[in-house]
Amino acid sequence: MSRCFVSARRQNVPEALLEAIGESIREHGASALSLRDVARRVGVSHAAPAHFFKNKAGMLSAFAAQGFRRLADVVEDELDRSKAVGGAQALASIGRAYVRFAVAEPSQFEVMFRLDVLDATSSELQEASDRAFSLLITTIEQCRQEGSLGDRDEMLVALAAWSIAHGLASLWISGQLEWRIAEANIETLASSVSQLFVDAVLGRD
Amino acid sequence: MSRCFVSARRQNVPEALLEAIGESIREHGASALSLRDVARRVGVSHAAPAHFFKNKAGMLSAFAAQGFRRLADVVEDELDRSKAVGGAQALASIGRAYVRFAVAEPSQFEVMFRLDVLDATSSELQEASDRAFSLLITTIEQCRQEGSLGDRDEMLVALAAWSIAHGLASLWISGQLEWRIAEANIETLASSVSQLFVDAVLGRD
DNA sequence: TGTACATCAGTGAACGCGCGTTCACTGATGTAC
DNA sequence: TGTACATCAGTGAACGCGCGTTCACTGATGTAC
Repeated sequence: MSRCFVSARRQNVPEALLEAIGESIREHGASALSLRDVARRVGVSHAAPAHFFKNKAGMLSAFAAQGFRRLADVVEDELDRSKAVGGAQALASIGRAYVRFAVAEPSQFEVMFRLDVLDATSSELQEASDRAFSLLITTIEQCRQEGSLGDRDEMLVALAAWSIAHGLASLWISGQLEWRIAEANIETLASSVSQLFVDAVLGRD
Repeated sequence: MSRCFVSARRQNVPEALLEAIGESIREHGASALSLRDVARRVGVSHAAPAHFFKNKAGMLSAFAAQGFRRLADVVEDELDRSKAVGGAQALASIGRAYVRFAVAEPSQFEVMFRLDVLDATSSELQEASDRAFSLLITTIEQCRQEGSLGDRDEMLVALAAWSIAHGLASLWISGQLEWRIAEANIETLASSVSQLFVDAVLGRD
């Protein structure tokens, strides 16, 4: 019996494993995640994940890195779409895209920021998160060049922008908002909060 | 041999167990937390935690509820101290206190927002988090009465304020900031970000 | 002052389980000659 | 066209372990009479 043939029909195994991590976390929570369950979902022996990712931390780091790459992709798309409208609106777009990604892939988003479970030395992970971060920095730089930053410190604005989007996404995912905020549509909330921030910090229009 | 006598000398056992949770998470991460390790730290049988908290989720919920109570205490103290200076500065104080609490007790802060590991039906937990949330709402209400809110929606400002403080705290704890932001003193960052937010959203002074 | 009883904090043994890692292996595929 | 060899994806059995929960129990304390 050829297992290789079966898995060739299925698809790239490491890729399928990463996909299964999301499923597993969605069903049983991040703290219950196990190599064996992930392997089971893909229909592969429980030793397979370690074969490709070295160990559990390695697998989760690959998953987190993929998350940062996806986040960067989503943000880039959004930036392309709002290229013409200036830095301030581009910043609002990033906020919206950030929250949209987090809410669409809460399991991945969660793992991306749980360093206790990751291999902190993974260069794949660092590169991926750097790429995402640099998109924010570039946009703030654009704001500065357009003069909408006033005398504010660039890094501080970047940090505030990241914080507000990250906080909104985290609070939503943790379930703290649904029963506290009447308008419980996260897309709308993300738009409103991003716009509030940009209007207030960078000046209206 | 009287175990009861020993533990009477030590102190209230449930309290000691809650304390030990923080220690354990600090050392091994939240995902490695076990009832048995917590019991070991207190010097009590591994069945003791279940005796007091029913099960693991119950124990963590009690820990999270304690966290919300502590957070509310810290925020209340800060509000008392800045009572005279008006709603805007009170709001900045809340932000600083929120981040200070989160950074001082990262293990507890983390558990407070990991609902996948908590007993969501715990009324102790809900009451504690409601109390903390209401402090924010009251302060925003004060801002509205002082007219510093302009035509902004109260709930939206509350959400934005919570998000920015929560995001900053989470990003710091996750280790994303230390090597990205040159000024890596979290107290200073929290002050600057809070002040930026309040100045921008509520108008300078 | 003494006895009987209820309460309850905490024990410790037992359960069955799923876990991560290791390792020698199989068998398919591609390449060199 | 055929053979020999290296590579590597994936297996499956075995390991030792720590876990959460259950349960009958002990023994100290407080209360009622």
